[in-house]
Amino acid sequence: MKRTLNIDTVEHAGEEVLIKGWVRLRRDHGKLIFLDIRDRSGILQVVVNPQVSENAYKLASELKPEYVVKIKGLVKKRPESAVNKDLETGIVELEAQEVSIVSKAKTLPFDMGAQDLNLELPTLLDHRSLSLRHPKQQAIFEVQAALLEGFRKAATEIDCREIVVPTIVRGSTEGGAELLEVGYYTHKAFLSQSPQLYKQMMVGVFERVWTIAKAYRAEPSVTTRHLSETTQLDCEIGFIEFEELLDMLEYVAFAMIGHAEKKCSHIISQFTKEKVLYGKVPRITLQQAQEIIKKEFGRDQTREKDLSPQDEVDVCQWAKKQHKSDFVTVTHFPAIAKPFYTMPDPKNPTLSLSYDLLFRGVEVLSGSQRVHDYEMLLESIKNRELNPDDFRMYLMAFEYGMPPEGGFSFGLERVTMKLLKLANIRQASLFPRDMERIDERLSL
RNA sequence: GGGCUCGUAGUGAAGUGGCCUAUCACGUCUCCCUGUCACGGAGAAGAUCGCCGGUUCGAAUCCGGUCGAGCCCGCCA
Repeated sequence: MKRTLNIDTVEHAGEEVLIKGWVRLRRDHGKLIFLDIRDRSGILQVVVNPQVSENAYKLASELKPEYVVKIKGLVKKRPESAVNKDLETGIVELEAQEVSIVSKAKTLPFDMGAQDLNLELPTLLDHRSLSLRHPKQQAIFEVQAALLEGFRKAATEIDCREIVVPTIVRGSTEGGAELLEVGYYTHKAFLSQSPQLYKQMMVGVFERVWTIAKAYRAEPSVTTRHLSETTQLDCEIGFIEFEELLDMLEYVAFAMIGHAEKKCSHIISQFTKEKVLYGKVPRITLQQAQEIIKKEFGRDQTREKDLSPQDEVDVCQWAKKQHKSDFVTVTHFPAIAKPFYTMPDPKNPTLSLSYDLLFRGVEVLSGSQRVHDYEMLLESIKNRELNPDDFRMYLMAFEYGMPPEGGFSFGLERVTMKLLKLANIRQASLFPRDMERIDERLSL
């Protein structure tokens, strides 16, 4: 007999079906047992009555949470009074005729049957392969999948070509963040901090490219918004100027987040009742942002060369109030604070044609107009005391003709975190890596 | 790297000098239960209160150290 998914039983009232899944809960009423069975489509209630099948009843009374089972039975419409409207399958239930145990499970280390898992972060992560089975944990990654889908769609719509880039690199690409070292045969290599240089080279090939890439950063920081391994959603576009880049990134951000919000509205509302505000995104320079902070929040940050976490929160609060927007684009960061490939502002070369997109108080994207002139790029590398020889392959792309270009990069986990208002970025990564954890705690 | 806070059954919490022979909820085990849906009821087991040392007549509680965790700051394409 062919398997029917839980959600599809709704269409098969009055018919015999076979379902397969995990036991979420058993409610044992003595002479009547209710089972909640979970499969990839959702949860279905199974009723086991000894008067229907003595054998099924005997097996059902042995079932424990997370046992894998096959159950054959009759789909019955529930009486009006027994309908559960919190369950997608709540208008039907399965009357069990045959129950078989496919796989047993150990006693669970915590209660998986509750609406919320209610675990401390280390406990949640120590049991990741189990805790992810909880519907609310699964939900986070259903939203994340929708974000990825939305990004792919949007990147394709703006005519970018998908590429895949290496993550093993020879050296520091940009200075700044600490590199993770790997043994490479008899040599030393590093894990890439960013797909940046490769996607830029590919602008010389395809004009417009996008990639979803892993990035590795050995920052000695343990915070709620940093991971050692992150997922970046990148676009890089040729024949483009600064203002168009801003249009482009806001378009992709709206399309991506909008897609996820539309597709997963039901899930997202379990995490937060607040809808994303898509007002016209205010575009302000760093200097303007700092003036706003001084004026509206009374903190003088005007001498800083970047926004602090609190600054990001404040600017977003301002944008929400003044512009009904959950987003703010902050531009023109000091050139010195940005990597060598960032185009200085022709009107004021101490500033750069760079931008960050803030979403609900956190930087979720950064990017810039790039230096596309070979001589200028060489100069910029030297000015930062980097060795041009380390960038030969990269520089070659610019020696042989590169159009004006620029791009941007989203942090997938950060977007997921802010869309669902999660407290810690680790909840937005299936298997988060940080300074103290690779699956298991490194200190153990 | 700096600061603040925390570490109590499997899980999540209460208790912050003697009333602690450590409380509660969920989970686990036993029994009862034919309409529950985070079922209900009765009972049971499960904790050398992270670890080491100190103060005290007396420490889960105070102090020092240590290990671990969380948050904030710094750092951060």
